[in-house]
Amino acid sequence: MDTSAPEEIDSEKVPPVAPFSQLREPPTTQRGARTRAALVKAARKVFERDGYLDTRLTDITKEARCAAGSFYTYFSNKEEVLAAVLLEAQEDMMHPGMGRVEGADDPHAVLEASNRAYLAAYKRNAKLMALLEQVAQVEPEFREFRRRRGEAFIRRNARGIADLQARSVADREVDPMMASRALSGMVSVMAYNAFVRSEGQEEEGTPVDFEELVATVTRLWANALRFPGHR
Amino acid sequence: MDTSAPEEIDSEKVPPVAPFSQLREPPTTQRGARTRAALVKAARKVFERDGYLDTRLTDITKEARCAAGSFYTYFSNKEEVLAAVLLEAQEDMMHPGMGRVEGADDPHAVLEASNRAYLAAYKRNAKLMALLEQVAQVEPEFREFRRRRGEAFIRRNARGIADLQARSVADREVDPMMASRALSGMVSVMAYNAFVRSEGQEEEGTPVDFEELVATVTRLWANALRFPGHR
Amino acid sequence: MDTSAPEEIDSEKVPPVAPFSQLREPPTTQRGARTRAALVKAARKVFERDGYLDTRLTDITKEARCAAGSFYTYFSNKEEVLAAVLLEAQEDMMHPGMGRVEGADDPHAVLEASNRAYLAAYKRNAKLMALLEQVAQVEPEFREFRRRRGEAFIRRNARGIADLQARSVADREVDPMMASRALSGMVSVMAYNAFVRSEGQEEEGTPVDFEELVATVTRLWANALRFPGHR
Amino acid sequence: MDTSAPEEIDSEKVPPVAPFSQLREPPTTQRGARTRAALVKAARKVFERDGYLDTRLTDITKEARCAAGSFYTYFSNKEEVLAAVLLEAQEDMMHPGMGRVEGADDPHAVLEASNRAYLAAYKRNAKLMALLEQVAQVEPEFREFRRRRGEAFIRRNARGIADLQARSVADREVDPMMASRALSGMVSVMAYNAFVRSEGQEEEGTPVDFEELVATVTRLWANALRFPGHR
DNA sequence: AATGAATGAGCCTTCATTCAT
DNA sequence: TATGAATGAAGGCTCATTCAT
Repeated sequence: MDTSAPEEIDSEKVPPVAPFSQLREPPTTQRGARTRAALVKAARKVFERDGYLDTRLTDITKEARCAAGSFYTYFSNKEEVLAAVLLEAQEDMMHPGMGRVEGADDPHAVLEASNRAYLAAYKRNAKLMALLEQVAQVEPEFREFRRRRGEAFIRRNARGIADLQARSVADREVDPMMASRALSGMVSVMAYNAFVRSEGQEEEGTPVDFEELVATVTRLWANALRFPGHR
Repeated sequence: MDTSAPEEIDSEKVPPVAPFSQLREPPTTQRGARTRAALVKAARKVFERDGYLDTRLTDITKEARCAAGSFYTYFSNKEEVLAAVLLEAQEDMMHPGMGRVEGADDPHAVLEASNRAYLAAYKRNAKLMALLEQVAQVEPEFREFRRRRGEAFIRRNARGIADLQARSVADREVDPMMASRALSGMVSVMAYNAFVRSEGQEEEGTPVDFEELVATVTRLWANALRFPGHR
Repeated sequence: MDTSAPEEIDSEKVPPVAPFSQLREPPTTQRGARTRAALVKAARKVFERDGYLDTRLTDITKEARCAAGSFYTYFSNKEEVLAAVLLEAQEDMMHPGMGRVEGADDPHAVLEASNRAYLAAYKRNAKLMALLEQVAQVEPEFREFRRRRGEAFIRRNARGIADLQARSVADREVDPMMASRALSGMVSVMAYNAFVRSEGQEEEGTPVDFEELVATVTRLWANALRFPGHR
Repeated sequence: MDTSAPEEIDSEKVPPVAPFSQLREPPTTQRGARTRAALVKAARKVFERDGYLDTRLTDITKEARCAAGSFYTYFSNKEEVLAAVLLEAQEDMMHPGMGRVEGADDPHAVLEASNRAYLAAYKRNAKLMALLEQVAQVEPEFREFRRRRGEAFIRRNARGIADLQARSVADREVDPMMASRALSGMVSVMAYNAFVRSEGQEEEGTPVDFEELVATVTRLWANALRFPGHR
């Protein structure tokens, strides 16, 4: 489960998570680059469709329309392609890309914008997030990756909380890191439930209204920290 | 990730989750019962030690000191033993066993007791919870099991929230189910991070103080619902 | 190339060479013993026919009329079956079984009997010796095995030489070990050339007369050590 | 194992062994010649380092700093490069280059010079000899090459022995060819053990004194043929 | 000629499941 | 019921060789 959390403040970008070690050297020719790209694209597609564990390497090469052996020109195993897939997607996953907020000094408005951006990014990359959750249960390397990604969000939000505490906008009784872990976790669980769990389970009765989701987590978060002024 | 949540009120027990379909009927002879029990016990041990995926059936039979073939007398595959393991453990996992609370009419006290009971149960069964998280990523049958277990907690907590809203103790703006999902999720994420993720990572610097954990989630939960009166 | 050498004195048996570590445990049932034996027998046949390197494990299981997977019940790889094959054959390879010699106090007679026994054993196990030579070039484990086997013969012969030197029957100028290495090597090369190299090469003109071989190496050996009295 | 043997008389050169069939014709351009030479040099280095079997063609091209495909411009497979390697080295391996011997009419002096030259050449080319032994176990073409090389030495030594027999310097009872096979083999085994087997086994206690080696084989050889007069 | 990516046959190994005893 | 050997499908990986540029 992803425990990352929404951005508190848009100017503070979440730093990119440490990349995986590249064992195979990158292709030198254009043709090589094309094949490698095809493999990564195919891998993402197949992983998202069949799951990491059920994916055989030949499924990937078949999807990429190349020979089984070609795979090993660029990757030494399934883990490595997945690392490449995640690396490519990392940008969008880490930088929800929240725009300038109207009234950036209104903590509630900032918080809401941050949550909306986070949830939207989660929704956009839902299949990949599902994949990451699965892999994290199986491969320690990716468990660590997930952890680092979560920590990046948590720390950023903790800084936001500490800042609001300093300005007496937020409850000073709670430890910023603990509170961030809890609230960031709360948002990420909601995202997971809304965008990952519900997917594929068409029979699910309540498809979750995106705006209601944003509103609820924002209100609970604001309340939890005792933001002043309630409408 | 488990999204179940703490009990709000101890008198309302979480109903046991629908059991798995039993393909094999229970053994008739005493000897059979003994063997079956040994297999279930061994399975739990091996699953918790090696993880569901890395466990081979022979690992289980070896641990149970019986022949590989004997396994099929009682179960038709790995899923089925796991179902048996979970069934046996379900009681403790579902009924945190919160005692009578002093001042049961103080919402904050009740909430804290509930959270403490939930977290304590999670900690007690941490390895099994970890296992459940792993399996849920792999076997749809157990994904469903996890979902139902979570829903049971969420619904119970939602009833508690609705009750407090009716008594004007809790913020009436939020939908009880949505709020319960968010807050129950918050607690379960914290539990997972504290008792599952930290395990095995001996180098982990902060082993998480149990009481601090209880205090934090309780305070955030109370704040989020705008319980009146702060100490 | 095998550098073992003929026995000097029949009463001194060459000690069996240290066996290989048995990784898989031996079969407990009769059926298991039968299958294992079939595999070892098949392995020897296929190894001798196709050579170690060209033998695929499925060739062995096919020859033994069992499934590919069964191989792994008894051995973990090709090396291990070969070890089993050699272990079974070791007795005959190490104990040429030279009978009582008429006039055991005649050094020349003893030497001749020893050489005859060694060469006869080599001839009997020619295909296996060929196999050992091949494997020794490829697998360090068996290179060591070959070395130990050779050393056993060399040391025994060195003792014989030293003994004759003490009795002034043999040239005292040479170092017993050096001389044994050289002469034992001489005999083993002759054996290799006669029984291994010539095999399979039907076109070979001179099939080598066994008795002439015995006579020649014996005479050269006796001369080299300056045994007294020449016919 | 190489059974070639020392030269008896330096004036009689061992004739070069029949070359391998050259499938590819030699390169026409200068650039081509350079690449080919680089490949042969690299092949020798890699073969000697890793052994014939463990060498992949790309190891060779990598060492030669050229592309994998270029290999096939000059050779059609691994065997062919090896043939080229051996061809280049043959000169030194076949012509130990024994200088004029003082007192060329003293059989013992001539024999000793011959043995010294042979052993020195073996030592110089030890890695290549090791390689040849390995390949001979695997590729019939090179088994034949080794045989022919050995035969060349054996025949030359047989002529020397026959000559000494005619002059009544050597024991007339033994067949010159048989004796040559045995004694030449004796020397080559000693060379193999001293220069090939001991290599790589750093722990080897006795590094073999070169002069002692020469002295011993010479003495045994002389004795075996009953050269007259002992010091 | 040179390059280096692409190809795919081939072999090893695992392990859930069956079955004869 | 218990046993444990037998089965064989499945998939990973290597590397000699080809081929487009």
